[in-house]
Amino acid sequence: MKQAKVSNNVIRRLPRYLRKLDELKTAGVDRISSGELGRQMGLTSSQIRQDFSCFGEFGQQGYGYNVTALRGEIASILGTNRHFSAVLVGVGNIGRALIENFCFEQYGFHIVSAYDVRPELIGTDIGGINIHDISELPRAFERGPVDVAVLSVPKIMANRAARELVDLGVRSIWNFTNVELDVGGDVIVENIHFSDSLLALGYYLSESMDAKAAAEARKDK
Amino acid sequence: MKQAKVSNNVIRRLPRYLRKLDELKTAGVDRISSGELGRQMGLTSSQIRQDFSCFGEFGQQGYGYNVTALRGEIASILGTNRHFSAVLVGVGNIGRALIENFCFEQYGFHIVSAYDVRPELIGTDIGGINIHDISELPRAFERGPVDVAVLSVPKIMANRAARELVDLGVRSIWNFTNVELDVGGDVIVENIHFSDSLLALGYYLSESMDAKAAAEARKDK
DNA sequence: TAGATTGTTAATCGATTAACAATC
DNA sequence: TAGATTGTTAATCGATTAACAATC
Repeated sequence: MKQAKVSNNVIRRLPRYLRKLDELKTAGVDRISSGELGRQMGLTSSQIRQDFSCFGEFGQQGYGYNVTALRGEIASILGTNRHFSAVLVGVGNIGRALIENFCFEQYGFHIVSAYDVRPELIGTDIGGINIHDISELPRAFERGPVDVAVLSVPKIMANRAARELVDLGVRSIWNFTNVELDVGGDVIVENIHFSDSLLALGYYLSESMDAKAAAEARKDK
Repeated sequence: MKQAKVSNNVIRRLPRYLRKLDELKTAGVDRISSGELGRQMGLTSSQIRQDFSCFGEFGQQGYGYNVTALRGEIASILGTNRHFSAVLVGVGNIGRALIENFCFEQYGFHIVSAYDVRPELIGTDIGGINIHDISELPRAFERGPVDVAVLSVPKIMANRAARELVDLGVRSIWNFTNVELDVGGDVIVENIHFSDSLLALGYYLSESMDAKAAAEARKDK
């Protein structure tokens, strides 16, 4: 089943579909048309049908889509039924927040171990995960490939840690450091850049406040 | 100075430019051409010139761009020299991580106060920010408009809290709840969806592993 | 069967890239 | 001045939307 290269835009919409379908399932809806789904998500029905058609034929003419079945297809496309191994590097506030609150398993990921440099943390247990000294990192790779490294170290250490992980053979990095990592093209990097997001918000806020001020000025004239 | 509607893609690239220019400045570079900047960022020089031209003329023919000046222009476009007021709702791990480690001031944002429901937190101080009971939230709006609410409450409370904030007149929400908020179109919502990001990573990982497996299979044949 | 809705092909729209005159 | 590089216009490419035959 050869599949043409799927655009990034489509891939980024898949998690939203998954979320929406979960919501519909919870609400007891078991069937939905592309039209109704589009209305609820602010997309056109065309776009939704185009998106799904990248991966197969999940609907039925005259009926629409079965919510549960469609949910399963998308979950499977996203790899949630696989088992990805992960290590977490940097057990600061963010690292701890992820270990304690984020449901990795739900998405097919399993945190094997966590690493930090601070002596007071080594050997302790957070959310059932053992914290090791960073020097132990190579041992995580002895048992087999590591699919993801969750990187939540301070900015200053970001690229050094990333390079070490890449040298050890990590397949991908989920990057929380707010730093642009420069690693070889073979490693997948997925960024969560808080600062980029807040800066974008700053732009939208400025824009909206300027627009309002301009409207005020016009009215007063 | 009327400015045509700037596309989202452009806006999302601005923080990356800012980051890169800071890096160049630190490295002592004080002048750069669109060609060199493109090489370093993986963009075409055309795109870079097109992006900047949405906002004005920041370069000089035959010379390129002055790093410091350009950095200043972009920072100003993003509103970092403004003063946005913010409240933080939900002082869990993520909320605390943001208060303690994230440099809001650097981006023009100032956290005024934080709110939670847990009695043991009320009245305490985290990173210089006082934690109030959530019932005190309306008082934050008495002193003047609140530009941003950082929303980091548990999923189950997300929409209720969002609606209250909107009713109180908040201008925007920086949403960390992993929930799609349904608020009126008048409020700006900027999402940090960890789960969407990890699911996308799962897709890319699956894709790359399938590709490798397929290559193996071809070789073995 | 008639109505609804899919999957897909064609048309449109927008974003990226290329080209080049202007000019530092 | 000559070389370099901008800002902008035109060309290309890709993504979204519209249309419609197929069919449940």
